[in-house]
Amino acid sequence: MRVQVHIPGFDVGMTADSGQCFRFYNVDDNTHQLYAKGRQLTIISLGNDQFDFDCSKDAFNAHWFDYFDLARDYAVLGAVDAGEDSYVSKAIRHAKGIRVLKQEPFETLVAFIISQRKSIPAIKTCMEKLAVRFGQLDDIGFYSFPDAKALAMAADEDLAACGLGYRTPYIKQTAQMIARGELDLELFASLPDEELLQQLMRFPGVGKKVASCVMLFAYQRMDAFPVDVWIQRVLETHYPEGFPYERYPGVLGIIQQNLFVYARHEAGRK
DNA sequence: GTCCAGGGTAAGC
DNA sequence: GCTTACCATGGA
Repeated sequence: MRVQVHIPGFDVGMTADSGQCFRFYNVDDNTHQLYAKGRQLTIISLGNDQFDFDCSKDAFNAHWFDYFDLARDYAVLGAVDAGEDSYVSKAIRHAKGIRVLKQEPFETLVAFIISQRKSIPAIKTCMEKLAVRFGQLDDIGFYSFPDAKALAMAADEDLAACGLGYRTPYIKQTAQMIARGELDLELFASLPDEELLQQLMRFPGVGKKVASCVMLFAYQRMDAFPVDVWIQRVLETHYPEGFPYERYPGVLGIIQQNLFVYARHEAGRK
């Protein structure tokens, strides 16, 4: 089954490669494969903002509409008044086409606990190894990402074999807290931003940066502004007097993502 | 071989 | 409150 969708300005490849998700692959220039929400999706970019999703209309409405944040008009970014803020303007222009995904909270939490002091390719390797070792294999040969129970009862050596290094106990304990019902990621969705931040930081290995990434990439908190080494560099180099956060309410997180991709692009890292 | 990666923690002030 | 040493691994 296939669904053809019109998504203005959407760039699948740039989104897949933007460092917010880690099981979204380039097959060729116009074909991308995504593994998320316990299923596989192939997207073909047809040109003229048309996209072919290999799923049913029901599946599209139930899963992928929200996942790709399709209710939001990203054209508003082009109309953002950046004033004298030329670096943000350039970042928005360059990273046009990226959408901020609404990913699964548990998978996103695990991914960004792993992300500390790791490169994006290394994170992808870890996530794939976790899926193959602890996920469920479906009839078309694809592994889902494991749930909290599966990781909670995993042996430390099996987790470590996925390349987690010193983060192994972070992942194990986080999975156990969730499997036990000590903290409920579903309930987190109703919390206001500041409270959500505090709750996420109760997990071991989660500080402000990782929590901000989970807020932005799983809970659609568009004012979250994760500061990693790249954003830190941008702030030091281009905003020595301070970043004008108040100028971008409601789209701050999207702008952060654009800055991240643009800064890496400028440095020759795609 | 060297350097760095979407940082967090605990110990020390 | 604020610095600092240390953390395990893989990709470039």
